Amino acid sequence: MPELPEVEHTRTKLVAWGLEHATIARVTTSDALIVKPRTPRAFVRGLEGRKVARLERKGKWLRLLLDDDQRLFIHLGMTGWFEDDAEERRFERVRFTITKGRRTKTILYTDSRRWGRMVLADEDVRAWSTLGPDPLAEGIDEGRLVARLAKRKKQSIKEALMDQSVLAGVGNIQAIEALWKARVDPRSPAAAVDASLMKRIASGLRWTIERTLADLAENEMSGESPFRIYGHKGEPCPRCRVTLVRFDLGGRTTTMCPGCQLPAKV
DNA sequence: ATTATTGTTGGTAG
DNA sequence: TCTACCAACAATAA
Repeated sequence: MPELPEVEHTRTKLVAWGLEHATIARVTTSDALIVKPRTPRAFVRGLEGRKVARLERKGKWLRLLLDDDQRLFIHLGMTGWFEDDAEERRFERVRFTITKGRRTKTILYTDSRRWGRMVLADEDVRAWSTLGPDPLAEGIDEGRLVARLAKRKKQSIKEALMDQSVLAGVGNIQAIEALWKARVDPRSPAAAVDASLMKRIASGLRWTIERTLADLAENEMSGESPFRIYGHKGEPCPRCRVTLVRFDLGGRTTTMCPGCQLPAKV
């Protein structure tokens, strides 16, 4: 379930389970797609016995710094999820046993669709080092963003927000919710968004990220959808009551309110 | 059977 | 190097 808020929530969970400063005693996997090195045995061998020095997040990626200077990069793909001390799960792909002093804990990774990745490397992978600023950790510099998007005359503002090198961690849902909050038509050309509009979008992003995070802390995915318009096509806009519509934009389904989300003009 | 899915990457072309 | 576009990846749930 991974956009920035879900991944941040995952990091919080992993920290709460004591992964930081713990020793990875045992790793079990047979999944040669998710794991890299592709040979599960090599992956396991590289991890077992290592101590986790630090657990970081940037955008939708997690980075574990290990005591031998290797790094484990984790991306949850579309359906990746961590649980602790759980029984064998239907879509279980990787299982870690960690120890800290006398305490032992099991952390398992499930991923039905198998788009998640766990990459063990001795330096930063491209996907990590090309990430733009993280809106939650580093804040949003509206002026820099406007300048960055000035040449994107064909690309929509929504696609631009989802470009991980522009902002790290914004995905389909957070982009939809933020643009609704900012009252901006997601199809507006990125280059047409000026500083004052970008301010509204930035505050929309902060708003949806904080809300989603708070909902995760409270409900851990159960309960009803915390989203205001994502997944609500055909229902009235919570703000202006006009019926919400859904369409394809750059290959991703997009929900918007045709009543109160206005196009940015060049 | 059909449709939709909260993501990234690698290729091509300009 | 940057922008733009597209197909591919895998496997489910409704």
